[in-house]
Amino acid sequence: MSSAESVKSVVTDPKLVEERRHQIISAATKLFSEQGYYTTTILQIAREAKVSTGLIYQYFGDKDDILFLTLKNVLDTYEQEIPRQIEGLTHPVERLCRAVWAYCAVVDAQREATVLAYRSTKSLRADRRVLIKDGETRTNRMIEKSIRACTTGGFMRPVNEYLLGYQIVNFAHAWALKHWAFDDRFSLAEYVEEGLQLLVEPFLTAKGKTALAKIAKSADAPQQQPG
Amino acid sequence: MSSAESVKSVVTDPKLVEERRHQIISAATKLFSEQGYYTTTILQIAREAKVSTGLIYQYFGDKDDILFLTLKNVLDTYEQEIPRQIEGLTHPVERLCRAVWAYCAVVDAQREATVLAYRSTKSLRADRRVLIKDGETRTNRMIEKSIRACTTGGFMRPVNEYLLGYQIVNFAHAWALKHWAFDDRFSLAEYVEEGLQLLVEPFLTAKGKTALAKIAKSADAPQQQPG
Amino acid sequence: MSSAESVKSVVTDPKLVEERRHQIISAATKLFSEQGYYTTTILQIAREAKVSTGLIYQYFGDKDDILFLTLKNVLDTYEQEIPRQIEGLTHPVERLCRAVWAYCAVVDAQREATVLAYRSTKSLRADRRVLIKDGETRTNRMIEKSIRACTTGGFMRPVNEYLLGYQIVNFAHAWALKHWAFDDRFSLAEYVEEGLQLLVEPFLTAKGKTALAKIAKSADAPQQQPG
Amino acid sequence: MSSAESVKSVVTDPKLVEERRHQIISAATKLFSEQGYYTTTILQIAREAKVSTGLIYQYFGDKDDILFLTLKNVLDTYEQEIPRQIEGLTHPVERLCRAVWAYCAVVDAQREATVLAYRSTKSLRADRRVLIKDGETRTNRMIEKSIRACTTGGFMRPVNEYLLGYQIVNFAHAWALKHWAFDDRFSLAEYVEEGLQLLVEPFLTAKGKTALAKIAKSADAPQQQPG
DNA sequence: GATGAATGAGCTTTCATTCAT
DNA sequence: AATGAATGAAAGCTCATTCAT
Repeated sequence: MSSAESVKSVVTDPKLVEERRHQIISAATKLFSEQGYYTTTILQIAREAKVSTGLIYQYFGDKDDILFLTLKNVLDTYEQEIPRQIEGLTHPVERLCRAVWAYCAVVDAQREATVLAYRSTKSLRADRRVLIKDGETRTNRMIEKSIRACTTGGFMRPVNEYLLGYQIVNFAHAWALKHWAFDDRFSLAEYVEEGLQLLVEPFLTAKGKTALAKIAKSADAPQQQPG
Repeated sequence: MSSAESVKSVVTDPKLVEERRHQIISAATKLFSEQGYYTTTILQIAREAKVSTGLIYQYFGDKDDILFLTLKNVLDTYEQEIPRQIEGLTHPVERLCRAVWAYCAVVDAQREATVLAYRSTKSLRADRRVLIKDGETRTNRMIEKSIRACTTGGFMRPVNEYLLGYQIVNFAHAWALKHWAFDDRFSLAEYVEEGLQLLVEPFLTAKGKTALAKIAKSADAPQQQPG
Repeated sequence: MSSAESVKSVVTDPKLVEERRHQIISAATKLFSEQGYYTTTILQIAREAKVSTGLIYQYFGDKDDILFLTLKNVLDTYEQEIPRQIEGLTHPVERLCRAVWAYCAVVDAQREATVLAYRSTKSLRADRRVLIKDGETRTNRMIEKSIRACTTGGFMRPVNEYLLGYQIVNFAHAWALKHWAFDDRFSLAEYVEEGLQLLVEPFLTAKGKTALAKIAKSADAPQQQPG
Repeated sequence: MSSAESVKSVVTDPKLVEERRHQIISAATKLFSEQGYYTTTILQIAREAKVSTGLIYQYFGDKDDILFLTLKNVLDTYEQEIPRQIEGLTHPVERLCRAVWAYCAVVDAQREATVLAYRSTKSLRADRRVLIKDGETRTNRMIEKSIRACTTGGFMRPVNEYLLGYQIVNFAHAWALKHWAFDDRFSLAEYVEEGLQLLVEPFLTAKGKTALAKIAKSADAPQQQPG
C-alpha cells in the first residue's frame, strides 16, 4: 500500500503499474507459496502471469522487489480486513471475538501466502524486512487494543495484553502453518471456537461471560472477505 | 538419529561417519541459520567445517541430505531434552510446568536453528518433510500427555488438550520466531512465567493451583541443557 | 554529410530528418564519449535527446547507424574546419603552421569525441568503417599537400611528406588521447608551439625559417571554430 | 606481472594459476583484438581456450579482470622487451635508435593487441585504468631517458625530450593503429628507417650524425623478440 | 579417505528493437 | 510523426556435483 513506491518501475502510468504489478504478484504469490522463493524462477513467474520476462523488469527492480511486494500484499490484507470486520461493532468482547474470527478467516483465505510470509521474510533485504515486521507489529497492536478494551471495560480480568495478543496472533497463524495437522480435526469454525475457549473465555469476568453468551446467540460467523 | 541411515554415505566406518557428519552439520546449522538454506553454498559449509567440498559428498548424497540431517538434529534435541528435564518428576502439574520451561529453554539454546526449521522444512524433499513433521508430532504428543495427566488427575479442568498442547508449543517457538519483538521486553524466565500464567494457570483447578504454588516455592528454573 | 543517406529513415521530410538526427547525434556524442558505445543504451540517448526510444528508430535503422553518423560528424568537422582556417592564407609555411594549429584546436574543441573515434571505429560494421577511414585519409592528404607546398616552394628540405603528415596528425590526436598526461604540462598554445618546433621547424630551409619568423611576428593564434 | 595479484582466484596453486590464466588470456587477447571487448562473450573465450565457462571464474573475478590482465600483459611486454633490446649497448645514439626499433618491433609482434589497448583501456574500471596508464608512463620515461642521454652527451641539440619521447611512442603505436594505411607502403624496416629520419636525425648534432653513420654500417636490425 | 579443480546447466538481468496506439 | 510498453534473445555469473589424483 504505502511503501509500494519504494519499488522502482520504468513504466510511469500509475494505472498500468497497479494492474501489471497485481498480475505479476498474483503469479508470484502462487508460485512462491507452492515452491518457495528461491526455487521459483523469473521465467516461471512470467509464464504464470502470461507476460515476458523483460516486462517483469519494467515493473520491478529485481527479484527481491517481487518478494517484497508479494509479502507486503499479504500483510496489508491483514491490516485492512480485520478492522473492516469489527467496524461498527461496539461491545469490546464482541469486537475481540470478531477480530479473532477475522484474523483466522483471513489466514484461511490466504493460507499458503501466510506460510510464505513465515518462510521468506528472512530472504528479503534487511531494510525491507523491517517494513514487513512493522506491518506485523501494527496488526498485533490492533489485537492488543481489543484486549485492553475488554480489561478496561471490566469484561476481562487483568492480563498481559501484549503477550495474549501475540498468542492470539500465533493461534491464527497456526491455522496456516500447522494446517497439515489441523485439517482433519477441525473446520475453521471449530478451530476458532476452540481458540476462543482457550485464549479469551478463561480471562473473561462474570460480566464478560454474560456478554459473550449474548453475542454467541445472535450473529455467528463473520462475513468472509471477498478476495 | 533413527533415520540418519536414510542418508547414504560412501564411507563405511560408522564411527567416522558419525564424527564427520557432526562436524559438517554443525557448520551447516550455523550457516543455514544465519543466511538460509539456498544462500548457503557447499563451499561455505566446507570452509566452515574445515574440510573440502569433495569430502562432504562422501558423507551426504546431496545438499538436501545436509538440510535434512540438520533439521533432524534440531528436532531430535527437542525430543530428547524435554523428557530428560521432566524425568524423575512425579507431580503432573510440576511435570507440565517443567516441560514448558524445558521447551522454551531448548528453543532459547538453539534459537536460530528453530527459526531455520520454520523457514526451511518446506525446502526438503517431500518424503523427508514427512519425517520432520513426525518428529514435531511426537514432541507435541509429549506435551499433550503432560496436559492430560493434569486433567486426569483433577488438577486441571477439562480442556482441548490437543489444541492447548499446540498453543504451548507455539508459545515456545515464538520465543525464537518473534525474538526481535520479545528481546527487549522479557528475559527468558519472565517469558516462561508469563506464558504459564496464560496457558496453564487459567485451566488449573483449585487443587491444581495449590500444587502450583508449592512447586513455585521449591525449585525455580530447570537445568539448562549443555550444548 | 555526403554519406548520411546511407542511413535509412522512415521519415521523409529532409528538413525534419536533418533536425532530429542532429538532436539525437548530439546526445549520442556526449554519451558515447563519456561512457563508450556499448555501455550507452538507446534509452539513455533518448532521454538525453528528450525524445522517445521509438522516435530514434524513425531516423536511424539501428544502433550502428547512430555510431556511424556520430563518428562521421566528428570527422566532417576536421575536414571542414581545417580548410576554413587556412582559407585566404597564401604563404605555404603559414598555411602549414596554421593547419597544425587548426587541427589541434579542432581536436581540443571535441577532445572526447576524438577519443571516441579512436575507440569505436572498430565497432562499426566493416562497410561503414571504410567510409570513416576515407574521411581520415582525406584529412591526411590535406596536411600532406600543405607540406608538399613547402618543399616545392623551397621552404622545406625534401621529406617523406606522407609520413610527416601522419606524424602531425598523430600529434594533434595525441592532444586528445594523452590529455591525462599533457593537461598539467602544456596549454594548447604551448603544445602547438612545441609541436611546430619538433615537426615543422627542423625541416625548414633557411628561406623557410625566415618566412616562419615573419609569420610569428604578425598573427599569433588562429580563430577558434565556433561549436 | 606485479599487479596480477589484484585479480582474485579461487584456485590457490600459483603454478596452475599462472598456467590457466595464460591459457585464458591468450584466447581473450585473440578474441578481444578481433572483435572487441564487449562483443566477445565469456563462452567464446572459454571455447577458444578449450575450457568451461565456470573455470574462467575460478581464475578471474569477472570479465573486467580478464580485460585488465590482457592489457597488462601487452604493456608488460613493452616494458620488458625494449630494455632487453638495448641492454649491453653503450652509445646513447645507438641506444635510442635501437629503442625505436625495438618499440616498433614489439608493436609489430602484437599489432592487434596494441590496437586493443587503445580501444579498450577506457572500458576498464577506473582504478585499473590508472594502473595501465602507469605502465605506459614508465615506458615513455624510458624513451625520454634515452633521448636525454643523447642531448647530455652532445649528440643531440636541446629538444623537448618529453614531447619528442611521446612522438616516438606515437610513431611506434601508429604502426599498429594505422596499419591499414601503412601496410602497402612500408615494410617494418622501412617504416622504422623513415621514422628515425623524421624523429631522430633532424635533432642530431654533427657529432651525433657521425655516430649514427657508424652504427648504420655495423648492425642493422635488432633481434626479433621470440613470442 | 580426502582433496579441490573442473564442469555446465541454469539463473537473473539487460537492452536493442518492434508495434499498437 | 511520435510514443513508450512489450518482447525475448543473449549475456555474465553461480554453484551443486563429479572425478582424477
